[in-house]
Amino acid sequence: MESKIFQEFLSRRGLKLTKERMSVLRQIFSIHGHFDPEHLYLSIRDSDMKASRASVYRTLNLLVESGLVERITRSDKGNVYEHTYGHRHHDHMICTACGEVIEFFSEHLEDLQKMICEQHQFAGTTHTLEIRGNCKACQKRKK
Amino acid sequence: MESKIFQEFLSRRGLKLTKERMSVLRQIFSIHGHFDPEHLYLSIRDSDMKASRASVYRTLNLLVESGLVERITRSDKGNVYEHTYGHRHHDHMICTACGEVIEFFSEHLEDLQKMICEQHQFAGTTHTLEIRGNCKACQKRKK
DNA sequence: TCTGAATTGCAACTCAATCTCAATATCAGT
DNA sequence: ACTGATATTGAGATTGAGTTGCAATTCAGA
Ligand SMILES: [Mn+2]
Ligand SMILES: [Mn+2]
Ligand SMILES: [Zn+2]
Ligand SMILES: [Zn+2]
Repeated sequence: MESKIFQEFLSRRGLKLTKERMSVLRQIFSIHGHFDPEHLYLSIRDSDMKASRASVYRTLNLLVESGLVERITRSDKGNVYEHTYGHRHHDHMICTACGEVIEFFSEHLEDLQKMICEQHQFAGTTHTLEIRGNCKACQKRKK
Repeated sequence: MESKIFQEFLSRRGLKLTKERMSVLRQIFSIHGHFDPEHLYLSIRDSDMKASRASVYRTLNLLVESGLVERITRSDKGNVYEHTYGHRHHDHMICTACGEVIEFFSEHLEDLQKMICEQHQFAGTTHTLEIRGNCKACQKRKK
């Protein structure tokens, strides 16, 4: 599972799976859904497995590099992440009125992107598709 | 053209098209391609049409709201923009090795996104699709 | 020309994220 | 178990893009 993968990723770079890194990994994979670094840090601080803010940020970057975690959004107010291991890839719709996030997946969309990459002889590895607009509830509320 | 549109956008909000705002608008539409706020500011400072850094940022936000300019990317090192008026909408592939940006457009992709929005009863207005990977040149260089 | 609202530039401020660095932990070789 | 080389940590300092407060200035309309 995820700690094994992280372990291997780290040793391949001459790094160690310390208890602080383990804390971050654990916490992230216990969270259902999206999270930001500050809340992640606070939830770790308030648990029994401690890690400093610096270590949380450092580990988060390592996890992104390892592919276990993805950065979903970068906003003025900071970044939002989610763990991807164990989840099917998906993209996001974000309501600019209430902030709601809708997750969606389309095989067709993925295939199409692959084709477009081929056309441009581009070796795509990851992508982020973010559709902004208004959710159903906010559409009604505006009328 | 663009100044007319901006003009109308501003007056609709009780704002004025001042010479500082005009400077920013002019400079942006004289740039071919992507730009960041700091370079925009510097190029304005070094031209004959002056505007402070604060005004540049403030105007940039107004231009985004008006739809004449889009924010393409938000990175650690700051945001990147491009003007959209006069250009067909397109998305971006970004080479994580050399930073090259490839612009592309697919009618099919756009249609598909519309369909997906409908399925989720989401009123999409804008989207950002960013495909990361390696450009042709960097693929060769790595071998 | 008078008046109120909008605008400007500067500097102070915000705040997520990174960095510095001394203390500490880890591990391989002896 | 001792030793040196390397990796890691946490606390606080620092960075830097972007925002904001505010006094002076511009502007449009009466
Ligand atoms: Mn998600
Ligand atoms: Mn572009
Ligand atoms: Zn909403
Ligand atoms: Zn490249």
